[in-house]
Amino acid sequence: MGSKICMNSSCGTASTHEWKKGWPLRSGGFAHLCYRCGSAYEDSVYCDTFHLEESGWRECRLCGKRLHCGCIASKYLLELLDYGGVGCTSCANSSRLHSVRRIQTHGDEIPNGFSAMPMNNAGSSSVESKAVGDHVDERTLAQLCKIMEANECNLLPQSQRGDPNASLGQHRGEEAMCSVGEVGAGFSNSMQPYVRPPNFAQTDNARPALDIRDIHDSLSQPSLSMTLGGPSGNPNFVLPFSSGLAEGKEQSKMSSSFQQGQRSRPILPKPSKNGLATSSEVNKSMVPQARIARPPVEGRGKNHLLPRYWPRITDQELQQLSGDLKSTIVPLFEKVLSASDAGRIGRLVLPKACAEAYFPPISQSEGLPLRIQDVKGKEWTFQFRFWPNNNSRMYVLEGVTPCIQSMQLRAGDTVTFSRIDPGGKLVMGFRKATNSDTQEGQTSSLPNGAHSGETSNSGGIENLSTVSAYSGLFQTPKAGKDPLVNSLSEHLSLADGTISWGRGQNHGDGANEDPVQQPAVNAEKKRTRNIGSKSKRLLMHSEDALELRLTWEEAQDLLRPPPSVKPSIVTIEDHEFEEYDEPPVFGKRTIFAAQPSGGQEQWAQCDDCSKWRRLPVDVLLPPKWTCSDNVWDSSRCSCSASEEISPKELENLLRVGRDLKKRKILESPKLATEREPSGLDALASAAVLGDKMGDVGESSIGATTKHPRHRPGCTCIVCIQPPSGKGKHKPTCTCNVCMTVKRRFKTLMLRKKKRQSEREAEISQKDNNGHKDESELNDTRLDHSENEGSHSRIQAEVAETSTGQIDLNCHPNREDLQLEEQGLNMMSLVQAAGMPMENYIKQNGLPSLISEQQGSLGSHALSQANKENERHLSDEEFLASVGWEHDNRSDEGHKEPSLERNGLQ
DNA sequence: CGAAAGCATGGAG
DNA sequence: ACTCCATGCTTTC
Repeated sequence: MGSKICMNSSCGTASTHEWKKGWPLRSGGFAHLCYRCGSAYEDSVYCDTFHLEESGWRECRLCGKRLHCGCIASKYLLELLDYGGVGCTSCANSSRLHSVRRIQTHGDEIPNGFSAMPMNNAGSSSVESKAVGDHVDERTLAQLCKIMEANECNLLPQSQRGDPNASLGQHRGEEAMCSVGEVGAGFSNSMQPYVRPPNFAQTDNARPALDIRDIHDSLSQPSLSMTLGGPSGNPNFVLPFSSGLAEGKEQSKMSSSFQQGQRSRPILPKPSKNGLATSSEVNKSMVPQARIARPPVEGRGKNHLLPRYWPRITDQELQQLSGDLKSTIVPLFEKVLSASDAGRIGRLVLPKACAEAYFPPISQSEGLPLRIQDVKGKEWTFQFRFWPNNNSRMYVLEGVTPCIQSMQLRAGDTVTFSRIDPGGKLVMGFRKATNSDTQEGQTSSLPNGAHSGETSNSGGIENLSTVSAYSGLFQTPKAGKDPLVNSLSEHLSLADGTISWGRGQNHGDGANEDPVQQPAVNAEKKRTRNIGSKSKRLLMHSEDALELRLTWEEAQDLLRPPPSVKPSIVTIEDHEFEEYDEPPVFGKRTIFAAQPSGGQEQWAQCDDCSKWRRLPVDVLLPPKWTCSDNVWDSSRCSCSASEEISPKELENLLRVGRDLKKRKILESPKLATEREPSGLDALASAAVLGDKMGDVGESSIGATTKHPRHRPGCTCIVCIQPPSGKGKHKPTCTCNVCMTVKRRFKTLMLRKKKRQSEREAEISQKDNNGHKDESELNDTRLDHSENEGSHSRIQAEVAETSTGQIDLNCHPNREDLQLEEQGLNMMSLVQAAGMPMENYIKQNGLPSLISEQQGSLGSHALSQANKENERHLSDEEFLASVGWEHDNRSDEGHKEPSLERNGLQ
């Protein structure tokens, strides 16, 4: 049997439903009423052209073209032909359409009190009349009336049609007449909640609300209807049914891809009894489905909606819903809540095109009250209005705060607007932003027992929350069109770029000019645009994003240089790059700790028994590692062997990792919002870390995490340098480190010379500046014997070196701020290390510190200040800083251990 | 004075 | 150049 087709071009419903029995016909029998739009036919309208499967798929019997009934692209399959037939747009077959006749308007068939209603149908009949007679049982009558009323204005019995102006005010007369289903129906100026009349027949001045549940109570099968067009009884408001999707290549393309996508998508599990899948069901069996933005159904206006507002409900969610609701859910549009949308003002800015396409037309700025149900079935009344704006309009929904709060939505979450057909009732769903704090509550927040004890209004809506649940759970990072997901993806890639690879270099250059960092800032700015671009707007620096960043960074931590492969180090403009012929490999994460004897050791956890095993410091483990792989300790190469480390020691060991992560989280906002940490920041971090590490003695974590690939065995220029106090390089040493250092030194000297000559040239031109420059030259040499290492002193000195001038205000907007932070960090560093600043300065010397950091700790980005400072270092200082023999320093060779030591003392 | 309402502004596409 | 829209600012209540 073919499906039944409504040939009302504004409806086009195809289903397997039994249609409603209508009024008696003079020719005998009863009218057959489309269950959805109420269009009347003399006979059932069967169409054998298409086979309608239970699953909702529809297949052309001739060409095999398949579409889902709920698919808005069904227009491409089903075409209402002028002569009243239905054809497949693919093969143009229409021959098997049963010949039917829409009921003509015959005066004696129109029950008293009903007015004839012209249809825009291109079919055989031009005028449709929904008539009610004594022969029709009351229930059918009521449903019919509801359906008709819901779909077409002015179709109420005149005796029962109240004066809209009386309740809505004169200036809203237009809108008041534009009741389509629940849209605009029953509103009053005072925004009193709409009270559905208990009985249609008793209604005097209020219009009966279309109740989806009522309709479907009498329907034995789920609706598999297809919407092709909307009723057009009211010239001012045409429901945005799809009709005319054939226009435009873009939509055609979307349709095509949509079909393909459907074929390959996994089928969702059947929801549990109440129509909701439990979270475990969802988690277990739901395969993430691509969240494809649906081309919107067509509403008023010719403007295409921006894709960002396209509803992204998946087809299966839609299918599920349609089945659950026994009606057709028509996703209209969605919007990511901005800060102001979710704020206390309670105004939700509606995309103009969406508002004009899917909401009732309003001519007055005051607009009209709009009743929208939320996912919990609660009905809200918002004021739908607009503000004049630049010869245009700005549409808003006012009074949304309670609803937003009810749904626990925040900026960044998405609200969805859908329509339930038949009836055109607006429904507001939502989708939580991925990984938002309340994400876990998504499923649990779903109403339980959706159908129990609720009013009839709630049934379908609660199922709509299924959409939300699914939608939330279906969020995948690949949902490329989701702004937030995109933002996270961006974040991810940024983390990759700025943290990992940026840090991976031994020498950064100017934090403020970091070419990697800069795009990060831009992208960050761009990313936040979605929910606010101004400073006071809510930033999306959620902890989740930070967590993601860190997690990615941690992932970088697992990247190891390919085994037995030494990088070639290339220096490009003083930036040294490790180059590997092979990509890095993933390794098991281990913890490095210091042995009591002074050396280092590595600890790894067995993947099977979770015991920790001590390993040589220089081994790299595969991602999966068990005790049986412990070839280094025959006594502990089995999971049965006891753990070597005591619980207390283990706790200390693990705490290092926790502290590290904690510290990263604390650092991250600064990373994200300002810049990569300067050398001093990193130094401070190292000091803090070192303080923590004091619990377990010297750990290599501080020496390895700044550059994730610096692991024992790493042969980069940093790691091959000797640790503190050991193995100083002779001036004649020609090792890689020394050669690099010499090369750098040479470059620095050249720069210095050049700079000096430039300065001299300036001096010759500007006599007045001569003295200043001279003093600058002197001042920029830091006197290590000086015990004036106060905070301000440090700032001043660094500032001088950063700008080449004494004036601290020379770069008020940049360096000063930065330096102030550096100074603060220095303070925190010293405090954390429990070491007097003056001793600190005395022992290490600021220039040395700075230059050391640009070598490794501040490996990703060297601040401009540091860079400049480097230029002013004396030869001796520079040599000292990089580890050549120098009297008062014993740890210059390897920077990180040096820092560790500083921090730990 | 605070909240709400209405309008203006400016960034982004 | 234009439109959209997020949100700030001003006015009104």
